[in-house]
Amino acid sequence: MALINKKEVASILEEIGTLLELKGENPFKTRAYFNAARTISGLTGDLQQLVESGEIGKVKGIGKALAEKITTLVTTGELAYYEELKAEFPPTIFELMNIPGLGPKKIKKLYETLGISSLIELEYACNENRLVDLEGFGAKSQENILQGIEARKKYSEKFHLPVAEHAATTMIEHIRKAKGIKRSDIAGSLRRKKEIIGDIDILVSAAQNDTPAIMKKFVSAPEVERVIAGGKTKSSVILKSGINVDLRVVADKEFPFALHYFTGSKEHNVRMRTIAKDHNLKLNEYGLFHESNNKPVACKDEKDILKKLGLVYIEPELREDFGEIEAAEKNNLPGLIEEKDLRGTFHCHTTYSDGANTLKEMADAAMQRKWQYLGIADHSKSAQYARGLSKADLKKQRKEINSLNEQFDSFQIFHGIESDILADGSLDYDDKTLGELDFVVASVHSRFKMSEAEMTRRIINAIKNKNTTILGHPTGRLLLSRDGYQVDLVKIIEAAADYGKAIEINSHPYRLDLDWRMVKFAKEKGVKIFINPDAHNTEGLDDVRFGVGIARKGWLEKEDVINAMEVDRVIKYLGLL
DNA sequence: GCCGTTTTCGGCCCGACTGTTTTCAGTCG
Repeated sequence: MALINKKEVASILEEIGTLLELKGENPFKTRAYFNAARTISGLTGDLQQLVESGEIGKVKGIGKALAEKITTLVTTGELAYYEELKAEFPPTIFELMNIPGLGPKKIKKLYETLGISSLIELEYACNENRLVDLEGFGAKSQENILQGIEARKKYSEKFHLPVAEHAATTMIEHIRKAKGIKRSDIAGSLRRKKEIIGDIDILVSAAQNDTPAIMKKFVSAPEVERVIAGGKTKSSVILKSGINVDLRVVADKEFPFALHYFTGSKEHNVRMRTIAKDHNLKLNEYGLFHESNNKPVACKDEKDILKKLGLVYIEPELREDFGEIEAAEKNNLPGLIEEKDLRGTFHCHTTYSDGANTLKEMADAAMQRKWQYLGIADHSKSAQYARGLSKADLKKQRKEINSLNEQFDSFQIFHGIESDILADGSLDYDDKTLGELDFVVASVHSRFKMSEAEMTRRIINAIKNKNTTILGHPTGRLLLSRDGYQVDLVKIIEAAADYGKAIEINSHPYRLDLDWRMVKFAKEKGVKIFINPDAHNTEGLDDVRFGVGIARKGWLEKEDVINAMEVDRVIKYLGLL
């Protein structure tokens, strides 16, 4: 049996889509491949099984041709069609897709007329002035391409949430000083609380004659490094931090439509427009119109728009075409958890291991946040790099926690550990030691390079351990720098469901692990979730808000999250009564 | 390429901006 997973199939389908674009194929055909790639990577079922049973052809968006290709890929690990397509272009040509302003048509032109197929070659050609006389190009586009290459060298194209959030709030506060702004909001992936952010979309409503001054305010903000586009309704800049920010100014009556449109996701919007068409309406960023006579349907906010389309309101975090539209049609959407629902949090570090603040300081910070409890889980003895705790340290820490708990009126510290999952899946203390703790977070911190099968077995072993309460950061990924270890998350989640164990959403903005796509699957399997900050200092406690965003993207309600429970219920859940 | 209780053929979301053009193609979201 060939070993090819969903991720690999999806990436091949996506590559085929790009190659077809380069060839100038029918755009709807290329879109079919991109859609299929998305569908496959979002599947929670076993791909091998779907292929073997032939069910793959019944998945929406996968017809006869794609089903055959996917089947070939999964069973043989190869696909002649893909190999033939790949052979038509040098592999480095994909680099060019990342330069702003260059799309498939222009790349094709560059390749066929100038033989350019890599970033190096492109940069060289620009410096030789060879794009100036090329049909469809010119001095200006050559200059823009050069700047695009520079920007790529200088910046990675995506940003962690705190960086994007800071840039967005700074910018929107700056713009709000302009005269005549009626409504303003951040849209795009930041509003949807995506785990990483590509660019920032800001939306403003104002009267037409106030617009030029607002645009001017925007492009002259102190953080702006370069203005990319400056139109009447849309401007685009790059900040010194490298983040791209777009500003749209619309009339106030258009604001809800524009907010909906620019919040996306793209896939969600495509579905919404199709639904509008089903109602003989046309939806765009300016309004909702009757197809027959172009008359507008007035809507005061987003909720109103959705109502007109026969849907209940869909929270921005859910707008990923991940089942939210079907659920909205049936009025079956979850009542999403909010940050204010949290009653405490777990998985926090102190000066006992590699944290910066003492037990007392962490507890005080938790109380300041009006929480009822805090779960301390310092590193375990195997984590020597992080001053992991010996059994004696654990005893000492227990004593201090008991003494602090006696002083508190209505606050409680839970004593736990973040115990390393060793290579064979065992935890790094004996059962007696672990059994005396209030809770155990089991995490992988070493031996990342195991095969998927081995790693999956290892983690399931840890889940089976009677002392394990929570599986910590299930994939170990570091966003924008390190992929997670190879692991079959579907099997992990099913094991957690079978053994009644919880999984954390590690809320550190570099982790956000469990991924929201899998959070939804975990919920469907009945697995309980902890929203944990993995805090190494008192400010780190605030990271739970990123975790709440991910929880919301994963359709979680208050009842799904243990640390949204009152302290009595948590005590019962942890079996401490 | 996919899809269909109006359809197995003819649709497939829609508009702004740029840079090239001299009325528009390509890119982007």
